[in-house]
Amino acid sequence: MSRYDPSEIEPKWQQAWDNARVFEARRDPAKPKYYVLEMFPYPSGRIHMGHVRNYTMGDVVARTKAAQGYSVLHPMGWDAFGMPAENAAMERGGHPRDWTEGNITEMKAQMKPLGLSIDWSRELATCRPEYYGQQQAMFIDMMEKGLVYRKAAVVNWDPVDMTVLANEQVIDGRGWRSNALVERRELTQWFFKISDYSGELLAALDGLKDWPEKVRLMQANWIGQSKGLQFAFQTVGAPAGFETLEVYTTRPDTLMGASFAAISADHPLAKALESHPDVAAFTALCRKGGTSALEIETAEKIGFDTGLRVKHPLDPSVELPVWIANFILMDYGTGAIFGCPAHDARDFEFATKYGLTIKSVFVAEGAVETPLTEPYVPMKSEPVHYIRGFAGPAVQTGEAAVTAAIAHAEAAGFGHGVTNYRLRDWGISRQRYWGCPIPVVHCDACGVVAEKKANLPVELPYDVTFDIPGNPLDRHPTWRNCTCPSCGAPARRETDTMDTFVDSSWYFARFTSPHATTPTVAEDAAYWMNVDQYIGGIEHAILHLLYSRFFARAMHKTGHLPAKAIEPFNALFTQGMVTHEIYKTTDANGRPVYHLPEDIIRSDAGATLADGTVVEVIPSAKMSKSKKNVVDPMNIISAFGADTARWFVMSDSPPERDVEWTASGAEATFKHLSRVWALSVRVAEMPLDHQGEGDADLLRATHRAIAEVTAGIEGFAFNKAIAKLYEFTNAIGRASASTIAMKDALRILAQLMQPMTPHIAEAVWAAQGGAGLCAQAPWPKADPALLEDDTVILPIQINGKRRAEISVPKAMPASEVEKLALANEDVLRFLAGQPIKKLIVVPGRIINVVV
RNA sequence: GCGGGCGUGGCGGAAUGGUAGACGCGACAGACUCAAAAUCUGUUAUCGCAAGGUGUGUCGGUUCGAGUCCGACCGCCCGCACCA
Repeated sequence: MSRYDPSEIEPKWQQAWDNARVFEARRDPAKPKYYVLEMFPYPSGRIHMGHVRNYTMGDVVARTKAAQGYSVLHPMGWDAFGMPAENAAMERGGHPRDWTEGNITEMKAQMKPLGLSIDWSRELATCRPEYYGQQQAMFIDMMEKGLVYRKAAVVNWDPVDMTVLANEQVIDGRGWRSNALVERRELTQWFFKISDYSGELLAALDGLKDWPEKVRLMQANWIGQSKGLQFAFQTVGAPAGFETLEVYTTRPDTLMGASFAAISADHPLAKALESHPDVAAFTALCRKGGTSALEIETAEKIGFDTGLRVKHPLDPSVELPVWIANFILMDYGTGAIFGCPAHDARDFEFATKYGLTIKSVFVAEGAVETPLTEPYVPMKSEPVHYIRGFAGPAVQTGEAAVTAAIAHAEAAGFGHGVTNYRLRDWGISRQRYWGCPIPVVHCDACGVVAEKKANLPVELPYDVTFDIPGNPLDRHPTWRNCTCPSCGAPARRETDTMDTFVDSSWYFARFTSPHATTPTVAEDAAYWMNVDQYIGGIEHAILHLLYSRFFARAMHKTGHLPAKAIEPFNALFTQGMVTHEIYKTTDANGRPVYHLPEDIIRSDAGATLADGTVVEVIPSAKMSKSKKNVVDPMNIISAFGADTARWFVMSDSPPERDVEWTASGAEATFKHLSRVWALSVRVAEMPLDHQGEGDADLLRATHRAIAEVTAGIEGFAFNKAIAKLYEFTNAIGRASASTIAMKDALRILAQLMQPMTPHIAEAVWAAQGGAGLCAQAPWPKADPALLEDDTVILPIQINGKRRAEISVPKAMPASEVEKLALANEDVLRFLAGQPIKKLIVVPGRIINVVV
């Protein structure tokens, strides 16, 4: 044994784990199971530090649980469909499949050196027929259960990627991937009926105790439940079939303030009126409106008075005008509203612009009615005085008034309470090649027919080209032409493929039986589900996690998952990013120029380039190629080893927060591991019969370390666990104990380090005479008797300020402690004879004297 | 606008309502060296020679005791946003 050389020990121990097949997950009825999963990566071709941090966290959990006696499932796969593969094919030629498979090979080769405890025999890639064929089978099952439908819909069209985006994929009016301004188009699309589960997906959030509160809130807001009244206006002068107009409101208590009704430009009534050219022109104008955040925010409210009237439900002698307005959404509520300008900011703006009546329904308690210059919209929980109420007492909260108004409407028979959700159905059609084909066939005689399961998978044809924009499947005659599974006549395949979020909505279930010829296998799913600990980025707080929750329910309904798995992730942890400083200079034209970390010379004065140019240092930002602040894990592994990379990304910052990668931090980690190595070498060379007087102290330090490191890992406080490992290492280094005791302590140190730095742990374990593999050694248990010292040091406060301390036996009764404290000379000096008003003794913690 | 989170040394961060700053980085000093690197030892919130004082964004409150709990404010970050 000589110097710490990761390049020598890391491959060696990885080989040893492989040979012993340590990480293969096996169903073992004798053991409790534990399923650890990190969000699977997109095979971009390169791993980055974020991956290292994400997978190391999962690995720490997996290795700890395995040592604690669990049967652990810790798999890895590839979220392999999606646009980058097609973009690469378009830009560089080649084929998406070859590009993707090549990237998978490369990335796997980069992940292997990290020494993760992954069961690679379960590896899957969503782009392989073995996987997506099962997805198609489930799609057909979902069709049968009424969870899939087709409809013409106004969709978000990404003009750059030439595809449809889900609402969730439109961020600030731009495509989430292309960043192009999204347009509105009407297309026939495939949808999953996630809205059937709105209420359940919302209600079940309460049960997800081990999810971050933040994620639950984000999902709750996204589902967006509202309770209100739906009722019908009687229309006056409307075309046949529109004798009534259904509207929805969450503020039925303001009905007496109604001054107009408004419908969406996409409302059937608006379409019926389009025979009039002015109406047609106006609705066309509304539809043209962009969906970018900027446009929406600055969009002026525009309206068109149809000339129609509706009768007020509480007073048929009052008639309200019906307007078409651009701010009414067709796919929320009924696509029609009544406007109460006095108590709604949008309605106020609209009424002001078009000179409509503004009539108060309520005023603040004790106030009198005055003409409004702005809408009065108090919190619903605030009591107000109803001057034009029609249900409940004159003074009540908005909430109470809404409830009373709904009850009144139901009793009077003109409306009923309705719960609405913001969540829309999930549009999954994509006009792309590199995705899972939707397994249906269009037949002139039979219509839209599901492909026979026997004919699955509907495989993507390999012979396609990407020289023209659009979907290559559309122009592939031999693939597209097929026979109808129902009547056998010539028919055409559906050429839309599925949103890649479908692929990632069930991979966690597939890992339980990744090579089965059905989507899942009942016994495997029953044994391994649920995921006990899921780890990934906060950026998936809504989309991926909500879709997965829906899919788990759909899989249960179609018989592919047990009832217990409808909430598939028992615990969720969202980890922070790995960040790095950005080094910037400015070119002659004032444009920013970014520099690689290795080109920077840091000194006390700041940062410069090799030629002395002063560089601006922008602190801690997400690693990005364009900012040149990316640190390649492969460079770190070759310079310092995987253990250093793993240890560093887990140290310093709490795992949910961002961690800044610094060169000095990485070096410091390497130095620490080298010290552990040197310590192990030193102890290995000690004569076996060497005695020392520090054995008892070292044993105490050891058991404290076991308790604290275990608590740190189990509480997802890896940074604290690492801090305790530093302390423990220093304690061993300083100890003057017998060789036997030193070896014992080092073996425990190896075990406690093993989840973070598995390779050096194995080496130390072996050097100190550990039996078998450290990775398979049972996790050490702390002896409670060794965690407490016999004597404790108690600080003494006088009036809350620390003035002295005494050392007392732990078991000393409070009355004895009081006497000792009051006899302490520092205490006497500070008391200076003042009478004691109160004396507080918190056993084992503190003494406070109040004068 | 609505919802949520966070403010602690030069830096990352510790702290079941009980000694604020664990652990690490950086810095400084010393040892070793012809010298440097590496390594090792020590110091390192702040004012003060000391005794002691002051310190967790600001102001107030609860408490024997507040970084922690409560209220108001300031600042930063995140999510949603014409959802009736």
